[in-house]
This record gives sequence, C-alpha cells and structure tokens, in this order.
Amino acid sequence: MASIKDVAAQAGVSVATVSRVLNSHPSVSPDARTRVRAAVDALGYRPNAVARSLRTDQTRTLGLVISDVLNPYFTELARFVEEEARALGYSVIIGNADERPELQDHHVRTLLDRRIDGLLVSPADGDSSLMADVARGGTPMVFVDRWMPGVDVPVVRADGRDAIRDLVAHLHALGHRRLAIIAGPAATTTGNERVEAFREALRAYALTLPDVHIGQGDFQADSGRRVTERFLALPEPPEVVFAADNLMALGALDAIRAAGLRVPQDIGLAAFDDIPWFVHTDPPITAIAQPTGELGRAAVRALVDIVEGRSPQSVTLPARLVVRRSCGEPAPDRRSNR
Amino acid sequence: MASIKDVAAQAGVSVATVSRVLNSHPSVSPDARTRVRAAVDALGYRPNAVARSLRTDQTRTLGLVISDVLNPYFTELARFVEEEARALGYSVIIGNADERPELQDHHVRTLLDRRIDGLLVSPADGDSSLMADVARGGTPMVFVDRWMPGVDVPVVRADGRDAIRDLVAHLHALGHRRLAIIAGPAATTTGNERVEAFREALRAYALTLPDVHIGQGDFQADSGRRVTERFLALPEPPEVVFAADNLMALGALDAIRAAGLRVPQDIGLAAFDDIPWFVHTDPPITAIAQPTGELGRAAVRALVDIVEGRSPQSVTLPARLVVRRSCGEPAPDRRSNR
DNA sequence: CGAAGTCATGGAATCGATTACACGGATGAT
DNA sequence: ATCATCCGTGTAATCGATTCCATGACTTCG
Repeated sequence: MASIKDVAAQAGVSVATVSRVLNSHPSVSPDARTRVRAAVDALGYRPNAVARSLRTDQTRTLGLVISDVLNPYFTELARFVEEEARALGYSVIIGNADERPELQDHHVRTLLDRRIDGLLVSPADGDSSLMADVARGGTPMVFVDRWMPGVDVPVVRADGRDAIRDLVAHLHALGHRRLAIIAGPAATTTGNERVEAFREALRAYALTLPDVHIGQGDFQADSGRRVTERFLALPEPPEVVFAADNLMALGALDAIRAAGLRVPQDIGLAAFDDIPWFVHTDPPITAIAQPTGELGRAAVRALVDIVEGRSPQSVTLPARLVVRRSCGEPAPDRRSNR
Repeated sequence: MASIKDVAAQAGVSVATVSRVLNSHPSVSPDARTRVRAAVDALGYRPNAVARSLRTDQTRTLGLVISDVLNPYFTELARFVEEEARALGYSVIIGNADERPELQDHHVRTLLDRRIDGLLVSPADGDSSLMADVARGGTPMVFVDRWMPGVDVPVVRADGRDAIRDLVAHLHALGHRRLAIIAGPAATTTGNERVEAFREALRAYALTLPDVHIGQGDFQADSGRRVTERFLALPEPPEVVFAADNLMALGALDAIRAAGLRVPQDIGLAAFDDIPWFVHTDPPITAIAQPTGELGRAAVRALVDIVEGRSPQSVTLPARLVVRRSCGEPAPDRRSNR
C-alpha cells in the first residue's frame, strides 16, 4: 500500500508538501498542489489513519458501549448515533455489553487502548469503578439513556415520568386497579426511575404498589417470562402488567399465552420502549415511546462538544404514551388525561 | 496517559525490556520482569494500540459491513460475529450500509484507512467496483449471507433451497395454488436465489410464477407494503405471499391489515428469515430460519484463517422451515414432505 | 585457560504521518 | 537601494510502540 513517501517521490516534492496538500494548508503553490493530486490519484493513495492518529493524538472515532444490541431500542439508538457521528466526521465503534458488567469493562478498556476520542455509554447493571476512573481520567464521556450516579458526566436521556402518569391515567380510566410492574435491574438508573414514577402515578389515584406487584427483571425476555409467571400464580393476579422494557414485555406476552390467557380480556400489558413490532403483535401493544433519534443525535453532539473543547449540555427529552389495544378498548383520543 | 517510556523510567530499565515483558519474550530476567510489572501497575499503564498497530502493521480488528442494522437478522449476525471475533482476540468495527451502495463504499474505505486486518461484507444492492478492487488488492475478505458474483472471496451463507421446497410443499398441502413472492433487489444474490428456488419448487407441482406474482422489493418494510398493495389490487390476488426477508413481511402484514383482510383466512403470508417477533405477531408467521449463529461464527473463522495465513473455506449451511399459522391450519408435523 | 556460546540488556532504526523551524527568493515600503 | 515580510518548500523531530543488532557478563566445553 502506497505511503506518503511514494506520493512525494512521484510528485517530485517532499512529504511535508504532500501532507500540506492533504490537509489543505494554504501555503502550497498551485503547481505543487496539482502534481500532488495527480500522484495521489495515480497511486490510489489513502492516508494511513493509524499513523495520523499516532501523530495528532486524535482518532476521530467515538466509542459506543451499549447494554444489549439485540434490544431493538438500542439498535435504533446505535443507528442514529452512527449517523450523527458520521455527519460530524467521526466513526463509531460499538461495544455490546450484553448486560454484563465485565464485558462492559472489557469494551471500555479496548476502546481506550485504541485511543478513541470520546465514549458514549449506556451503563449496564452492577458497579464499575472503571467507569468512574475513566471519567475522572479526563476521557470525554457522555451517558445515554442510563447513567451512573456519582459519575460526573453529561447525561442524555428521556424522562418517562409524564408518560407513565398518562399510562396510569389510561389504565385507571379503563377500570384497572391492580397494577403490577416488571422492573429493570435495581442498579440501573432507568430501572429504578420507572418503578418510582409508576408508584408515584398510582398514588394520585390512591392506589398502592405492594411488593408482590413489583417483579425484579433484568431487561431480558426470560426475566419478563419468569416474573409474569409469578404474577399469574398470585391468589389475586394483577389486572395489568407494565414491563419496564420491550424485551421483558415480550417475555410477559409469552408467559401469558403459555398460561392460556388472552390479552387484553384476561390481563392487560403495557411496555416501556416502543418498537415497530408492537404494532404487529397480537394484540398491538400499548407502549411508551422514547424519541430515540433525538436522543442519539443529542448524545453525539454533547460528546463531540466535549471532544472539541466546547461545553456540553445534559439533555432530557420527554417520552410519550402510545395507546394501542393491549390494555383494553382503545381510548378515542390518544392521550387520555384523567 | 503513561507511555512505555514512563514505565521504563519507573522500572529503571530500557523501553526495549518493557516491550519484551509486555510481549512475554523469554529473554528477560525475573528481576526485571517483576520491576516492570510493578511499574505497569503503579502507573496504570496500557499499551497504545495505535502505536503498536503502526509498527506491527496489524490492528487485530475486523471490519463488518452489513446492509441494514435495523434488520434483526443482521443485528443477530453482528452479535455472533463480535462474539466469535472476541474469542479469537479480535475487535470488530461495524459499518451499516443501510442498503445504500455509496454508504457501503464509504464504510469500506474508512475501514481500510484504519488498516483493519480483514473485512466481512454482506454486500448491498448495486455494483461496487471498489469491492472487487479491494479483494484484488489482497485485503483479507469474506462475504457473509450475500456475495458478489465475479469477486473471488470465500462465501459463508445459508442455502434456502430445501427450505423453500418444504415451504411450497406445505402451502400446496394446504390447498394454495396462486403463490406470489416479494423479491429482494435483483442485484443481490440472495434476492435472485430465493426467487429462483421458489419458481423451481413451484414447478414440481406444475405451478407457474407469472411476472405479476413477482414483486420487486428492496428488503425494506416499505417496499413490502407497496408490492403487497399491488398484489391485492390484482383481479385474482395471490392466495399466499412469500416475502424474501422479514422486514418486507412486516410491510406486507401492514398492507394486508390496511386492506381490511385477515391472515391467514383471506390471504397467507410467509417470510424468509425467522426472528423472535414472528412468534408474537397476529398470527404467528411461518418462516424460514437461518442458522445465524453458525453463519456468524463460520464467517469469522474463515476470515481469521485468511488473516493468519491459513487457507479458508466457503461454508454453506441449510436453512429450515418453521411452520406457524400464517398460511392456514398448522400441519401436525413440522416438515411436510409432499 | 581460552574459545564459543548463551543470556539479559540497551541503543537506535523503523512504521507513516504532522509540523516547528530554517532557508532562499520574491515583493513591498521607505 | 536596503531592509523587512511573506511565501513556498524542505529537513528533521516527533508520536509510542517493536525489534534488529551490539555489548558485556557468565557458562560450558575441549
């Protein structure tokens, strides 16, 4: 593969001049410029990004560590992240943590070894002292969707509080009173937050959330299944199950169906995170949709702000309720306020 | 960030010795070894992968360019690819071509600029002279799922021929005679292959595949919708629609539902590529499942074989029919042979 | 006892770029 | 005419590793 030396030789100039042309430095004669251009084309020369990175100490690459690629929500997020990054002239390396802290750490370390310019993380369950170290070490970093308390970096996320309130209002209006939730891992911020918001929304209707109606899930389908089986085995099973993410909702649907029950006649189901497939399930599932595109874009912008020395902003965007048929008759209006 | 020089100074040895310890070269005294190890720990030193790559001319990184990350089939494939690569000591950089040849070329170029050790590609529609150049240029390369005729690199893929034959047998047994297909882009190998296999399978039952029953899709949901609308507008609409991938099946389902028809009573639906959601759609969709995990693993192994100087193998694995309810009453046995 | 070999180690070249600095020639101001 | 500027260019240092080669100490064997 041709190097800058070959180009210089072919064009009859020094490597410095070639480099100047490549980086469009003003101080190059038109003549030299065209000769270099010609040599570049003739040799099919492409600058070696590795060498360039070593010298300039920047890779124009961002790392994205997400908790689970198979979760359509994160896949979509990753897509938007890459899109925005590309628009800003950066590449993205994705690491899939598979909800395992040690895998997450592995990816963070590998990414750091490659001297990525910045790190976008949606932290998995469990504590990672590494993450705090990295942030303190000065690596540009932004949390997206989830974050770690005590680690001082910008957070880009959706606030589901209002949407959850709308959901509870919707369920209450349909006559449901015994509501249960399949929570995410306690150690994830989104896990906790959704339970808290749910509990608070219930309080407005003088409803409570007893412990037996809080199932401990891990954001994976299997846990949704297990928790739901336990709910169904209760002397008085809940009338509606609210899953804190889409995969657990899927598991719940499985469990309900395996028990020979029908949605929504026998039991209702709602989910956090809306995905295209929820339109096509039997029945279509009522869900809370996050503005994934905006989230991904904002996260990249915040990160690049840090990388390029501007001051970044934490961003919180609202999620919104999308009513379908999995909790009972659809409301005539999409947003039912009380 | 600490460099090898800092470690050397701290340990009171030369950088050469540090490097030897790091690469577990035998010829280092136990004493020096422990001093270096201590210095590494004390400084939290991690070797700069960029510098190392420049010197050794290998990045221990593979590039994966896939046609559409939002397609669950490819997401799953990517996951397995990363898993196997990690097991073999490689990282993976994923590029999403979004079914756009120019984006695909962009990613290939960027990946090459970063001097990845090998390239795994599932080529999108359209011709890319770049790809042929790259292969000829000696970059280790393997096609996965789809390939480009005329480009001489190993191909790892699933053969759907038998499964499609099984599908047609299943449909025929259920009494269906007017069968239509939503094809993939003509320029993709999988696009063509599936149509041909379908046509051939029909021939065994003396059925034909008229042109009006071949819809030109692009592997995206929207195209499935459009093609299906056209099918439904036919004086004699098909009794079953077979979509050549899962997203187009989704689009077809939309169109069918928008037309006020029911699956499978009014029209049947089957898809190539099985995904978890097909169990939960209304009704569950009959599909042809590819051995995604094996495909991903085999592709990485073949690529790493080339990278490390062994001779690689093309691999073809069988796909299999998974009968559900979207084409009519489920057959009692899963594989209906005539 | 001396030659040959082994082993641990350090110096320095190298990978392919970027960039500070020096230099010579042209231009412009006084 | 003289001196300061500016412009285009090249030389060489540099980034952080790896690795060839030389060196000196020590072992081994005839």
